[in-house]
Amino acid sequence: MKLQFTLQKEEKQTDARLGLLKYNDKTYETPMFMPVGTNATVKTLSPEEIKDTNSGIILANTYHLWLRPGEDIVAKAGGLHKFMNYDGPILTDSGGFQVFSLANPKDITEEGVKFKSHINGDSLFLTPEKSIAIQNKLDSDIAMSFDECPPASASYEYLKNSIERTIRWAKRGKMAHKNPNQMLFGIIQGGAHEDLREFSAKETVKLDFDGYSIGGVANDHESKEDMYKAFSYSTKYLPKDKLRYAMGIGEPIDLIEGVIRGIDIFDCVSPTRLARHGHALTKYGKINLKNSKYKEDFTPISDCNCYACQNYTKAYIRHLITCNETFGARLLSVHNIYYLNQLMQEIRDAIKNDNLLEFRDKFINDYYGGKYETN
RNA sequence: GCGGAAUUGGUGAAGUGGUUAACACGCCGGAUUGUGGCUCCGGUAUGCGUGGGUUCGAUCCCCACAUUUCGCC
Repeated sequence: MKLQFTLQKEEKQTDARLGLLKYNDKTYETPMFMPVGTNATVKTLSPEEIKDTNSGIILANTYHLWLRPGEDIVAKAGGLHKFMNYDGPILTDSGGFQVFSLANPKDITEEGVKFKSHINGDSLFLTPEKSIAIQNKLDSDIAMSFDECPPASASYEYLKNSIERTIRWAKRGKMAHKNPNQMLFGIIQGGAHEDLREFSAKETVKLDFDGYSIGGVANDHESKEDMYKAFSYSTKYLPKDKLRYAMGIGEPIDLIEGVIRGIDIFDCVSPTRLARHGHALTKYGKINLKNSKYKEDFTPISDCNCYACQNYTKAYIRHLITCNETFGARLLSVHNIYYLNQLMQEIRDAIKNDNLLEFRDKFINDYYGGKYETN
C-alpha cells in the first residue's frame, strides 16, 4: 500500500512540523531520520536490529542495485522488501548522487548521463526513464526523480542550466513512472541562491509530486550557513501537505536546524560510516573509541537504551574496532542510529511543546560544550 | 673450545665517512553529511648493542667486550 503522509502540527516559533506516516498497519512519526542501506542492507545490521534502533524508512540505492544484482533479480525475488526481508518502508535514491560522484560534467547530456561502473569500469548510461523503471521494479515505497546534483560552489550559470535540465528530467521521470504503490519525489536544487531555489521549487511543484527533496546540500564543504539557507529557500515554496526530505543530511545539529526550517525526513550514511570508523555519537559530542583513553573504560558509551549500551563497555567495543572485528562496527551502528532516532524523538517532543529553539540551544550547549561555530 | 655471520624505533627492516636515518606494519591523533565498508590525512628512533680508537667529522672504518646465530670439534 502506498505510504500516506498527514501533517499534524506546525510549531509556533519555527517552521518545524509534526506529521504521521501511515504504512500498512504501521504508523511512523515525522520528523524522522532514515538510515542508509545502499546495497539492500544497512551495513552490518539485520532487519531485526534495524527495527531495534527504532528506525522506520530505510534507503536503498538504484545505481548499486541496478549493477548488482540487477533490478530483474530483485523483481523476481518479489521486490526489495521480500528480497531483503524488511517490512518497513523503503526509499530508493535515483542514482543522481552517483552522477555527481562518478561522472564528469561533460558526460551529462540532455538524454542522460554516461559514466563508468565503479565495480569494473563498464560504460554505463543512465536516463530519467531508466532510473524510474529500475525503481519501479525494485518496488520501493518512495522513488526519487533522477537529478543532477551539482556542487554548491558551481557557478550560477551552471546551476541554472542544471536545474532547468533536472526539471525536464523530473517531468520525463514522472511520465515514465508506472508503480501505483510507489510515491515519487521531485528534487529541488540551486545551491545557496534564493532565486534558484525558488525557481527550482516552484517549477518542480508544478509537476505535482508526492513529496519534495532538497538536494545539493553538504556535498561541497559549503558552510552550514549556506546549507541552512538552501533549506529555507526551498521549503518556503513547498506545499505543506507533502513530505520534505533533505537528502544526505545527518549531523545531529543539521537535523535540528533542518527541522526548524520545515524539513520532515533526512537520510545520511554518517551514523553507519562513523561506526565503521570507530566513532560514537553521544549527547556530549562525538567520541572516538579508538582513543587510548577508553582502553580500560568499562562503562557503556552513554546513558542510552540501545542494545550496545545495555550490554557492552567502551573498552570491549574499542577492542573490537582495534581488531577490525565487524561486531564492533555493528554495535556502534546500532548505537549511532538509535542515538539519531532518539534525537528525532526529542525534536518531535519539542515541537509538541513549541520549544524547539530552546531545545536547540540546550543541545548545542551539551554537544559542543559551548564551543559551537556555524561556519 | 675453534671459526664465521649478525646486532638500526614497539615490530620487520633499508641505508650512508659529512645538513632533518628510507619504507612498511604497529602505536598515537584527526577526518568522514542522497556510502566505491575495512578509507583518507597527520604524528611517531636527539638515535643505529657496550666501551675505546682512527678522523676535521662515524650508525657506517679499526680494536675489545657482550648478546644472538650458524658451522666444526
